Amino acid sequence: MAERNTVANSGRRRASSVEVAELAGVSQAAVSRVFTPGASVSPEMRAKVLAAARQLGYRPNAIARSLSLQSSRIIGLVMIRFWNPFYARLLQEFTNRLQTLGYWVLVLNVADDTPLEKAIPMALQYQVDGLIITSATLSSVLAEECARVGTPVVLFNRYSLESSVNAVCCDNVAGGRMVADALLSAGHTRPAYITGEAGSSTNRDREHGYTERLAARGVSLFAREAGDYSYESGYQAALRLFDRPERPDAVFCANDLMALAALDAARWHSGLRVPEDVSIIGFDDIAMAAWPKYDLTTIHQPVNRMIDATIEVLVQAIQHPQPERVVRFMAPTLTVRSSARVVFP
Amino acid sequence: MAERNTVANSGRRRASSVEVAELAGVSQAAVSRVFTPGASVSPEMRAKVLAAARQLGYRPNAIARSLSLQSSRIIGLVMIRFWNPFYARLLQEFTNRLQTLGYWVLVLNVADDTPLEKAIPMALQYQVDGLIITSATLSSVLAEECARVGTPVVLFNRYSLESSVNAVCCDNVAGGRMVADALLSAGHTRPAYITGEAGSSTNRDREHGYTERLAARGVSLFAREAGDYSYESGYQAALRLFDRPERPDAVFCANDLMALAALDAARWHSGLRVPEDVSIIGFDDIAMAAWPKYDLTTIHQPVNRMIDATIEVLVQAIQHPQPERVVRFMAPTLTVRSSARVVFP
DNA sequence: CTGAAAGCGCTAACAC
DNA sequence: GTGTTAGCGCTTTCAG
Repeated sequence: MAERNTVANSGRRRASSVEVAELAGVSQAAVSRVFTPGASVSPEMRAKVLAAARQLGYRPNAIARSLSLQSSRIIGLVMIRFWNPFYARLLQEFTNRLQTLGYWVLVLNVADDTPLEKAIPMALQYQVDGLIITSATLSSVLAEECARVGTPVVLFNRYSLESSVNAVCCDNVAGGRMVADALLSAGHTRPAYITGEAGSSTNRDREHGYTERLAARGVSLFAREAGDYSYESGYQAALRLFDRPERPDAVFCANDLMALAALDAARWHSGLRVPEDVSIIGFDDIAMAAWPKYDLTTIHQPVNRMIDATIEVLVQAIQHPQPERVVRFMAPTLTVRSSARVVFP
Repeated sequence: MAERNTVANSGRRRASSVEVAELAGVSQAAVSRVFTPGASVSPEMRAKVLAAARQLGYRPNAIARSLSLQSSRIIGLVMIRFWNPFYARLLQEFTNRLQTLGYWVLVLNVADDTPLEKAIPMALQYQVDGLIITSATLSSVLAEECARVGTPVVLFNRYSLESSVNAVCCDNVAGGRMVADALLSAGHTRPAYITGEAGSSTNRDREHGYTERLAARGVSLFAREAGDYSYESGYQAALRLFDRPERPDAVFCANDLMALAALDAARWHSGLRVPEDVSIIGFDDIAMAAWPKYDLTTIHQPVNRMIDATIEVLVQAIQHPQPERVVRFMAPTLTVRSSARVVFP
């Protein structure tokens, strides 16, 4: 404890602003100012300090700064389903754009052993400036906790029914409706659905929009099989659908990955022609949907705009805390390719 | 500055250990002890403190703790190519396993506007306890900087020729050799190669092992087309290969994504039968390689073991700093599926 | 423009 | 077992 920075351990320690100040023969505050963007320092002072800093390999300690400023410039990003290209892309875009805004991203992998109930408090302990949640929706308890400590939260692609938290999401219900309309107008009569993960709000809304519109036009859902958003589950669900005595003539899948699986199952396992024998439609418009061999008709989510909006809402909330919540729904569009016979107004 | 925690602003501020201590009528240190795993506190003390903490919604401030402990329990993960399933999986696994070890992951998206030269210093400023790098290799300047401040680094799937930094990687050269052997033994005579991103060490090593072994067995590379690891680039490269007057009878692709593209290009665009007309082999063994319609023969990287090793090396280095570097090469294996005619000893 | 000094919230000796 | 005290490295009034 006595020794501070002897030759022996100097190699392992980072130089602090105090040491730079000593070497430069100025006050520690001066060093701080030199490394603070808007501060006023004379050119000579700046030069002296920078020289000393360079010599010592000094870098400001962001942790100490965070403590002092009560702001970490770290955003917590709660993620799930990394294996899904849709989410992988989100991560890519979020980190990239936040970085250019000077924020850093702490990824919270929410899974069985780190549920949201544990991850959120941890993030709050790390004093994240804001939180983006792409997984489940926030319980009111958790939302309340974030609100209490003043940490803004934005839900991505889901919204909360029970608590007042910001959200930016694709209008999944409308997407489901569009599929129903496109399919019915093209004359399909036996529409099926392969679900996403049970209990997910995205799945609930897509299915709701789909079946509701089918019903409104006098057609009832012909068949429904459970999936969990993974390729494998989609493949199995599709097989169950195609092995029926009477087959559906259209299959709407809760996401693209399962739609690709259904396509493969139809062609490879069941020997069906797509879209002649069966139309297949997905949701997300991931990059793979455009691969020539798939050419999947799907509901396109305006991901870039959704991400921009999310960041905008978050940064806004960080800079100017407001009591009201913001919920933004963005309209999806139908990307017509060759995997389905559709007629779209 | 005078008011500390009036009713007016109490809603926005987090309770500190001092406040908890006051409410509980104990010292601030006592509060700290209650929230420190191994500390000795009497049951009554613990109860009193926890009650006060609950009442105030207190959570220890991890930033302050980090400053005090000189350890953030944050690991910096330098990533690229998020759209590549192989990398997406890495992210998933790394965050998951590090979280269970009590570490949190700060993702550094290395791209054009945030090159490694900028990202690493930033991470160091945030006092990360360690750094995992999955993108380019570290320049000696950067490696030196990390060493100076005592932050351990582990390169994932690349190793440094110029500086002494830890690394865990798949033996890419051996993988390339295995492909050459498997192909040649099955009688192929016109082996081609589709490259990964120019300048990447993974590509360099895979190609080197492949061509070197081909040459050793008296066969020279029949054709070589440039890709950049993306599906699109692989598709285009494959087309160029198949449009030649004389076609290759085997194509080794630097990664799976391009191999899948080559497969699609062969069947769909060029009307070739796989593997009768042309054998296609990839590298990575991503989940998609096992999809029934692709059924890609590929070099399997022992990803889980590589990740375990990486974390092991990193944690070891964090806990017991050592001067020597550790470099671990893990042997890949050939996963035989139906996209190539191979004979493997 | 510059320096002195008071925090930011927590940990860790060191006494008692 | 508990309280006191001295930092961790930085920012920011407040004087000068």
